[in-house]
Amino acid sequence: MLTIGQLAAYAGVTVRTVRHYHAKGLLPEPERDHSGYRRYDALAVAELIKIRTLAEAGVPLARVRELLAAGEEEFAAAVAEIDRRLRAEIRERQRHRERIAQLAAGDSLALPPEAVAYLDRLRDLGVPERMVAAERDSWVLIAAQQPEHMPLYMRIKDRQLDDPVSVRVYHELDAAIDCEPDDPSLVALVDEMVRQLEAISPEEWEGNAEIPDDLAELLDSVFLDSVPAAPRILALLEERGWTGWTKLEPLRAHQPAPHTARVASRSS
Amino acid sequence: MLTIGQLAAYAGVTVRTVRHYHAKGLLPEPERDHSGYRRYDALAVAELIKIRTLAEAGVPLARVRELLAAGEEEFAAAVAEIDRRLRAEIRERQRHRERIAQLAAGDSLALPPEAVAYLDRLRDLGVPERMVAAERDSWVLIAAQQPEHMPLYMRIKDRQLDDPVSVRVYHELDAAIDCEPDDPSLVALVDEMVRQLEAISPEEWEGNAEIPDDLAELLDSVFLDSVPAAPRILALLEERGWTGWTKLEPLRAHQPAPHTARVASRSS
DNA sequence: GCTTGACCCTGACGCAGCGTCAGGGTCCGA
DNA sequence: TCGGACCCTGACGCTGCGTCAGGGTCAAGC
Repeated sequence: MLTIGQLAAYAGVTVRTVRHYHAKGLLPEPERDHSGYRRYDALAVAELIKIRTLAEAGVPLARVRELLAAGEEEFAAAVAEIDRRLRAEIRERQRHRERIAQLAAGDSLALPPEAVAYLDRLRDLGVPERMVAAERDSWVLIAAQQPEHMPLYMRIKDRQLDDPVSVRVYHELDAAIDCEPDDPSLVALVDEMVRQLEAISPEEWEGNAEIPDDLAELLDSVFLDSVPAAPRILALLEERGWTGWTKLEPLRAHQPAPHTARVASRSS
Repeated sequence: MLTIGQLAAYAGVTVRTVRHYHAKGLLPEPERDHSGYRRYDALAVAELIKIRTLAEAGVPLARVRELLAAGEEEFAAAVAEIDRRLRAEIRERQRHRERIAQLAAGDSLALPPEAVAYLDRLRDLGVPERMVAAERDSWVLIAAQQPEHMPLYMRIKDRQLDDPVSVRVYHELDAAIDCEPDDPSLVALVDEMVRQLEAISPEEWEGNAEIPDDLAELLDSVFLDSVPAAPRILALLEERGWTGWTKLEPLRAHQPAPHTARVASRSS
């Protein structure tokens, strides 16, 4: 006959753990000796090891209790389920390894150097600081979610700046931030944007890694919340066959377009 | 500017989580607007994602706080450490997968069929139930720790029973359980045992998977605790050049022996 | 102007799976 | 008979949030 300490030692757990399992009804309370000590037989060791095997595999104790009482069939199904979970957890850790490796590799700043250079160039081109800050915030969000795509995005944006017309759009957008939704100058602004969009050749967008829809949605909502004229701008764009903002794309009905989405100049 | 809900959505966490990080000092409390709502900038998103990346990799929040304040060097060292832990956890899950697979494969009884058959044969040979029960308990412990070695152990034990002398030892051991330590019949018993041990050819033990030392130690201590004459028996065995009980082996000085340990007939 | 629903606020308790006292009693060897 | 290693119960502590409770706020629609 074993004491609780011996039982625990056999199974490689602490005495506290054994008592916890009694309290939770996982392991039946054994007989007591004349002075109230618990006394176990060898079968208790087998039971305890079985419980630990499940618990260490991450099965919640409440579930372990169910499984101990379950039939062979349910048990086998549960084991299959546990195995699935373990495999999923392994894959998860592997992803986490990659993620923290990226964390260490990046200088752990909010923006990669290309993005900083791009924002500096905006300032040099006379784009108002308010617009630059808005751009920065958007790119911070994108960089946080997709650091690996930033170099591509920045190459695209940088080339956009080679066209003086796009720079003018920034200034107009800046002015538009304070516009009432019915301001007539918005029409001219949107016309300009559309002209630019249509000038982009599909080849230029080859390999454009798409911004995920949910991210685009969030960025759009920031734009909508912070710029009073935003709904009007989007409406005018739709009239001209373009939908969305972060991820501007041609309306299908209007003009059959390449499948790739387009990264627009952004502001929030 | 973002509300707490938007911030949480960007980073893929709950609002509660963000507040928790404020309370724990992981994320600085931002400005409040006129009605007391928290207002965040985009940099907070980057910070929050960094925190989540670490937390999801299993870093305790208190440690995350340290790392956020740490220099590049310490951070890199910590990341290496985290990576080691993740790899260890992956290996751990792989072991757990094997363990639960065994759990499902075994009929989840305390003893495999070979062991049950062996115990039944003991009964058939007239070994007293008390001895059979003691044997069973020992094998339950061994089976719990080393299910994969049970077939081998049982083959060995089964062959032992082919020799009528070993059966007699069981009866004598049964009598010995109640003996006082100075009972003279113990001497004859031990002599018999030694004769048997020396009759075992080394080849018979080829591939004998060793019982781990700690398990043997525990089994020995059960024997010592439950049989008053145990210390005397062990002493007599040592006089004759054998040490241990669960894992009986020749004393080196006395007789240079094969390296393989020997599984003795056991009782507790 | 009023309601409705979706937000926001603080504070506090709940959960798993034990670790860790606290404040006792027990057992065993020297 | 003493000391140290066990055993007992009961209760609080820890992490990382989930989940009320009991409020205020804001925008939209009627």
